[in-house]
Amino acid sequence: MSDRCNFSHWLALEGLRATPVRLAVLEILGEATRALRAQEILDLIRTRRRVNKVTVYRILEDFTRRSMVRKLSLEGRVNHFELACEHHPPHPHFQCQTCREVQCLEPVALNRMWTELQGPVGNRADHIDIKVEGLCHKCRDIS
Amino acid sequence: MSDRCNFSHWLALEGLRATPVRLAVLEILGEATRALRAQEILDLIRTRRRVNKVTVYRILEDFTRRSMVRKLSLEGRVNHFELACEHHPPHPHFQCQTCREVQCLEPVALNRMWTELQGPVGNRADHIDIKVEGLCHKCRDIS
DNA sequence: ATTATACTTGCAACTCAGTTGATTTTGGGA
DNA sequence: TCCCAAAATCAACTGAGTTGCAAGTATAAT
Ligand SMILES: [Mn+2]
Ligand SMILES: [Mn+2]
Ligand SMILES: [Zn+2]
Ligand SMILES: [Zn+2]
Repeated sequence: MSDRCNFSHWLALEGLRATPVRLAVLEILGEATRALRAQEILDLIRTRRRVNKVTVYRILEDFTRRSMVRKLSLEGRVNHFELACEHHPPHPHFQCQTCREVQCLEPVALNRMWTELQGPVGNRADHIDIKVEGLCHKCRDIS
Repeated sequence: MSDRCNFSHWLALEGLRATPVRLAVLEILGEATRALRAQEILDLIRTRRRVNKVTVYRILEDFTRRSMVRKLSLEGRVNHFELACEHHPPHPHFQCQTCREVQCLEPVALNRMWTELQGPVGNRADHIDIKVEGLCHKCRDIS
């Protein structure tokens, strides 16, 4: 992830300038151990520099279109974002129904599920999203 | 689903009055062949009677808390709802990335994946949500 | 070096699904 | 019939995300 990815180089490959805000977004996502909401990313950037929320939303949208980050629709109306570099392959997520925290799980072999999950003949499946809901170990200890 | 479920009886079991709006929500979801957005449910009820959107949102929220319907966070900021009666077991969904239409897929055996999907030791997994994204057969024919 | 151009950021106003609190209506029981 | 809790309504609000446009900044052209 962050140690192994050269973000400036990655942006150049995508034909994007390595601006401070873009680099900050990638660095924050690279250091994160879980998917972050746009507001969290915004808050983290603002510990370093002044930035408008629209800029961050536009950068995240742009990165998502380019498949540089994945946008996760885990619940309700708030999206989560995570790095989609080569060192961060797609994986399932766990969300605690009590504290709403999101954990990244290990990638699992999905090939065997692929064909039976296409649905009606003619559908082309591009991506499988798996979300597990339950009670995380921390909340379990409390109750 | 709708033919086999007695909605008035179901509401009574939950200690809820069988009001026209509640029955309309259940009937509409029972007749639907895909998960519906709150706005779609609202529009369908309004072909029959006058109703306020808050009523529908509160009914859907209540039904979700009682596990009478499932709320799906398929994308962005709009939730989808589907009946969670005994004849409508949990199942994966397919969403077309072009037309955004949602299809319900057949339930698949998940027991095998259950344990490896719990994540860190101590987590308790209650539910697995699977969403497949891709291009539906209708959009595929067009392009 | 200066200008032109495209890219990037900022600002304000907006959208819209969903929520809140207060008020009014309804319907089954005393 | 009257009462009261449950249910529905209304207006106003929330907040994540979006839009249009102006202003700033880096890169390319002259
Ligand atoms: Mn993740
Ligand atoms: Mn479904
Ligand atoms: Zn938790
Ligand atoms: Zn389609």
